[in-house]
Amino acid sequence: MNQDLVKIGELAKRTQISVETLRYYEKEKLLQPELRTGAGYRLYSAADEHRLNFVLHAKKVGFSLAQIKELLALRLNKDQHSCEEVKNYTGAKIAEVEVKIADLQKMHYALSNLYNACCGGSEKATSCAILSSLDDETLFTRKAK
Amino acid sequence: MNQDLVKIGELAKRTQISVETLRYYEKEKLLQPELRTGAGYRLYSAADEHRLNFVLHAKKVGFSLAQIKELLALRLNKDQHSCEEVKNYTGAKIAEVEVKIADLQKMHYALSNLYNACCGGSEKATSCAILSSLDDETLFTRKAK
DNA sequence: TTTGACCCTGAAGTTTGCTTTAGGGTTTAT
DNA sequence: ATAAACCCTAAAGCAAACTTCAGGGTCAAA
Repeated sequence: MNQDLVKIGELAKRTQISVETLRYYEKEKLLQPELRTGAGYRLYSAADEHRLNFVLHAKKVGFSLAQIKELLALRLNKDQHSCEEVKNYTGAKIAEVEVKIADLQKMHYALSNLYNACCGGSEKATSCAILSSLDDETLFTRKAK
Repeated sequence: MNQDLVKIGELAKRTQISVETLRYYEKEKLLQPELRTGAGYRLYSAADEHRLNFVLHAKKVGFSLAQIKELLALRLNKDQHSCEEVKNYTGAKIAEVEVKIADLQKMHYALSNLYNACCGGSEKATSCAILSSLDDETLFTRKAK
């Protein structure tokens, strides 16, 4: 009957987050459920679930809920005022994402160095720290922006 | 004389964070200054600055201070007990970093779509939202882990 | 028809990561 | 030798992102 709407407990189980967090996200206007039953139960659609997944992934890579809300609001629409505004904001976010990717790649490199230097067993380990593998390459050196 | 030690204000200026945050990181054992002057002034070395940059970058990509402390503690050392432990932890962190990178690449793709769909001027914008560019590809769909 | 597994709201509490406040010492230029 | 620009500690305060609590409704199965 109801195409594929799920109650809050089911969505929570699917996305591995708590029911309380879902209600909190609603209060914070990050995720409004598609509709409510007569009794007031929240019903979420597949689109709601996609939106939630976007939120969770964005959060994992360091965006705040406020930033995520802005990202979710991003839409080109002739009815909405400035296409130019959207283009500027999007361009800035793309740059931000690129910096994050570069940082993660450096961290990946450093961790791989450490991983490979390790015998895996319990003897003869080369003494090595994550920071020395970083320092060697002068990675993560912040130039005044 | 003192090779290249700097006081807290100078390090703060270089790394664009506040003096108070630096003192807070010390209290949290994320960054102990190389030494102190007779008067108790903190003096930071170049290695301290590298360590700090690592902290700041890791923070930017979504690691908590507690996780960063663990990462900084990572070192292979024959004196320390389990090389195997380090290898396991490092392997897990590498996987985590790879997931973050993949997430960011999807976000980059979505933002680029939005950016390109935009005329940049003030008319004729194709109606488009960040979520639709994501949904189209069914990106960010969380499979129960 | 009642019991157990769900769902609701509103408000208070918690943790993390800082920032601010209060009250001082130290250094350096004038 | 004094004022401006720095530095110190300890403790309180704050915003973000949840979590817990208190007190109730709803619904399907036994």
